[in-house]
Amino acid sequence: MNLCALYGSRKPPILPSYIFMDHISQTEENYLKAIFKISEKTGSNASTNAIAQAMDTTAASVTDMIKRLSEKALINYEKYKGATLSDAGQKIATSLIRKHRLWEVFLVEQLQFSWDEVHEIAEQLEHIKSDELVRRLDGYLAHPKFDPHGDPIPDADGNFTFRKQVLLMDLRVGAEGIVVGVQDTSPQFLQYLDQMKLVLGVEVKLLERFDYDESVQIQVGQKGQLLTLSKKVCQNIYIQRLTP
Amino acid sequence: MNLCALYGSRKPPILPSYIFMDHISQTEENYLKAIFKISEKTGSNASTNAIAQAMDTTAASVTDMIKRLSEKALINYEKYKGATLSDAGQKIATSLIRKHRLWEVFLVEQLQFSWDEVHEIAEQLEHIKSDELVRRLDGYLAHPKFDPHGDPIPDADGNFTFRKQVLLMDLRVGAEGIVVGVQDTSPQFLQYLDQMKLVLGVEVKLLERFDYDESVQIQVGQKGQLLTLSKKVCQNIYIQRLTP
DNA sequence: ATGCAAATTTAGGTTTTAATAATAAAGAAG
DNA sequence: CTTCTTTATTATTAAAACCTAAATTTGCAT
Repeated sequence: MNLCALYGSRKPPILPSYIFMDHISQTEENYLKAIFKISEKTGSNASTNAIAQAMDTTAASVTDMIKRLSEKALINYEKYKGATLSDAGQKIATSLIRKHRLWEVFLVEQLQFSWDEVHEIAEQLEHIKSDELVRRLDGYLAHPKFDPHGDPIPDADGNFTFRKQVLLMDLRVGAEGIVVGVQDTSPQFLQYLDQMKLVLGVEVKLLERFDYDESVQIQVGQKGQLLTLSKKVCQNIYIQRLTP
Repeated sequence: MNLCALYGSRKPPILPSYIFMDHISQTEENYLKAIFKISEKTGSNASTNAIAQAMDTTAASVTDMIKRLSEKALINYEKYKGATLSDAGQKIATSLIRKHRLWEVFLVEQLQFSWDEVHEIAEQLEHIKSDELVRRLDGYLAHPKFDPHGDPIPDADGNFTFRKQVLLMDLRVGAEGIVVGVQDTSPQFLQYLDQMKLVLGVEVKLLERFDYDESVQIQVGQKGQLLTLSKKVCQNIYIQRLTP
């Protein structure tokens, strides 16, 4: 969320505002998504500060918005205790994530975008409102279960397919596995992976671990070349184990 | 634009607002599109009232917005004289129409929507900001020149492909032609046409004209069945002549 | 236990968009 | 050329989403 963030339209009270209680603005949607992600990551309530950081805004603005979301019963909120999503809020957040990831699949598989270019565009497309569109897009793409970064796409009811995956950092020496996802989705990191030919689906084997700086040496593919990866890189690549 | 119109986000002054002079909100975009369409239809300046009607808002709100668009040099405006688009405004308006119609082609041809369902969704999709996306979508759809309603899709520079077409009402008795477009794109009208099997590309021949109520009898297809159409219907169907 | 720093909320103000009501200008009709 | 109607403009108010600065609350450390 930067200076180029979208200014949107506001269509206001011809009728008294309580009629619009069920309308959710794009900004409100983005807050719900942020709260979802923070709760998911930390496993508990999303604090005001954490939300402010995620939304690139001030804590005061967040408190303001949190009150309105709470009035609309989209979140559960107690002063000074942070926020969690209500069932209604959860539904909206997972729907946004579903749309975001489906559009990413479309952009990469159909329009040939590379995986580091699609996030910003999907950030806009996720706000398009049409259940029928999402249903048809899902069918058009043959009901994908994972997006181009390996993240699971929730179904229409908000259920995620989980995959037992570990960080490359947590593999033992000698273990083999398949690259199935990334933790960091910044273009910088994704471009680095592309250069190293570490794309989704590729097989890797951990050859050696250097205690000095916690870097590791891996082999890419069956008879592929050797690579040395830093600790930071290993913390951001998800692997599905092939050996125990 | 009705009660369900989108409320959007506003991302404001980290930096002083004159930095954002080049940013155009969705509402501003919609105004530009409305002015374009009114100017196109009437052939002259778009009046405040005409814009208010098109945007489903009040004349006062329009005056307000017109001032801002004028300050941003997107329209030419003199008090009490209505508005016309500047070059910059024209560019934005045609870009919106281009995006709208490309997305309509995508929705109908790829996602199998019917032509009466796509307008509202395209109305949202046209605001997605990414030149690269538009370029790739255009290529993906094989550079279509007309949308599912037969309206021309402007190229990246805003140039329209024109087609010499006449209203069905203006055909002479005995004349033959192909249905290439519609004037009225309301779902009601499009569904009526679907029922009558009057889809784009179908061949029609005008058999008789009844002066009493200005209705006509036509033949659909080479050996197709006969139809009687009201004056109102004939005013809303575009035909490409096959006979002079 | 209490005292201080960090986190959070309140208070008061701005900007964008649009609504209402009241005023002013333009154009038509006598 | 004045009056009337239509059209357009100003003025004021409202709501959403944000800000800064000041006041609170919480939690942890001594």
